[in-house]
Amino acid sequence: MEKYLPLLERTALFEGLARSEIAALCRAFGCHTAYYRKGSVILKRGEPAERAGIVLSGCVRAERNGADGTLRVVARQEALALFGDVLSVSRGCESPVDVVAAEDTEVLFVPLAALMRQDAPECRDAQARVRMNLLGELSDKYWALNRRLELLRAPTLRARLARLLLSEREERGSDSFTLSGTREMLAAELGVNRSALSRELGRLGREGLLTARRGRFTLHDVAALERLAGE
Amino acid sequence: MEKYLPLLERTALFEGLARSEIAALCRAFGCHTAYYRKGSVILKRGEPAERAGIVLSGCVRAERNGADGTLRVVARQEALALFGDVLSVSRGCESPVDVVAAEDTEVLFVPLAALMRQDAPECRDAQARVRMNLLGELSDKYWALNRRLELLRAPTLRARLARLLLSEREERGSDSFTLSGTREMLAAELGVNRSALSRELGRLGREGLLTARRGRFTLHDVAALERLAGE
DNA sequence: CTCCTTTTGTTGCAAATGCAACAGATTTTT
DNA sequence: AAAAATCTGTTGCATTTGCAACAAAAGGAG
Repeated sequence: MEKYLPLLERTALFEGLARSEIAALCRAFGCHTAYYRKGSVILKRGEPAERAGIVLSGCVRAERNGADGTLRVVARQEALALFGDVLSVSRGCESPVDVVAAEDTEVLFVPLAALMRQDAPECRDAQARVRMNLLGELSDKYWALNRRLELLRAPTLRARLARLLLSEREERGSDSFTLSGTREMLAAELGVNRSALSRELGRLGREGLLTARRGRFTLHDVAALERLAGE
Repeated sequence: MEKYLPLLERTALFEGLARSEIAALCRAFGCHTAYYRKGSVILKRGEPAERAGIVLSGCVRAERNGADGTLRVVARQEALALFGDVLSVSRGCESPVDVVAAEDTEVLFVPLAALMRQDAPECRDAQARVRMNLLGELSDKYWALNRRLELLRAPTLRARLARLLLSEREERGSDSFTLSGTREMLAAELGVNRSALSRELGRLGREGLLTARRGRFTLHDVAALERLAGE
């Protein structure tokens, strides 16, 4: 436990707390670590989660297997990430996904609901801070979802692409940036067909709005892209 | 203020609290009411919100006006609804929408961040309860967003429609139900063209999967619809 | 009841996109 | 370096969907 304090210090949930405070909180609320071998199931679909988890090492994957047996990876959380938080503060809500260890993984479980409800008099300040951190984390996840929704709401592939590129531009603060991941993944994020995406990128290139070579994107005509993105 | 206690008792935020507790909390944290004439702006786009609001009477509308001047109504909140909650717990996030009074409206402002951070020793239990309520509310909004995302993620109009109808069926607990709102609104919710929606409904009807007459929907072949919905 | 407005279904057509197959480029493995 | 695997762009074709125009149905106002 102790050896993870430097790590925990840097997580969103415990940000701004002294190591001693983190340790005290964990003691007061009975956090505990667990080790999972690659492939083992951490949280089963359909079960409620009364604990959230922090990935200490390794990597965790949220997946959903359709009736036809095909697997769909919904999300991926690496070290320092918090998972199961939304779920564990929901009233009687079941997990819509399986959470599986993508590699050998260590997890710290945190009983969030208790942390929000009960007062531990010996670490009141720390608790208040964690509460705010959790809220911030939840709202971040909300806005992230909202952003993806805005993307998918766009009526056409061009518009979706424009929105994604513009929001990326804003985030990076430059008209030129590199997107990690393959075209296939980018297409998935936009919810469109890969080859259709390539086609559209080709067109936009020919029209002089941007240059896209593999992962490298350069926007030449931001105004036009904004027009495409709509509102 | 006092006269609203019966109302507040029934809001999601104050659910489970005695009237006296609500009153004490409001006093401790300086909640206050405000009155807005129809059409006046309650929260401007681009401003941060440090207070959330509860609609006491009337109705509130979140809207967004694109560069081209077209208005888009994002959401509508009637009496008892909480708005600005996600925003007010976000760290330094600006409102993406204008919030406008859709009718003459009374609002109770609640400084949520303070409520989560500071302790009011005289109403500790009530505060703990409100914290849990807020978390529940936030996660509800998260899941609602998630549900809409699942809808829009479906590759085809048929699939989207199937998902919507099936989730409605599950919620109502019956194969037959009425959807409020016009076809136009339904189409907007699915993010598709109205006439395309009507066409698809016609097809599904001819194939014997369902009957749709104006607002009334009856599902005849749930298994087939589930196949259409995919995963 | 009649006129008028709104909502809904229908259809032809054009644009957008998914799909599949293939070739060139890039990366990885042997 | 050669071979194999992966990624990317391109294109033809079929399907889906948006769009616009219209007609029928429903609902409201006088």
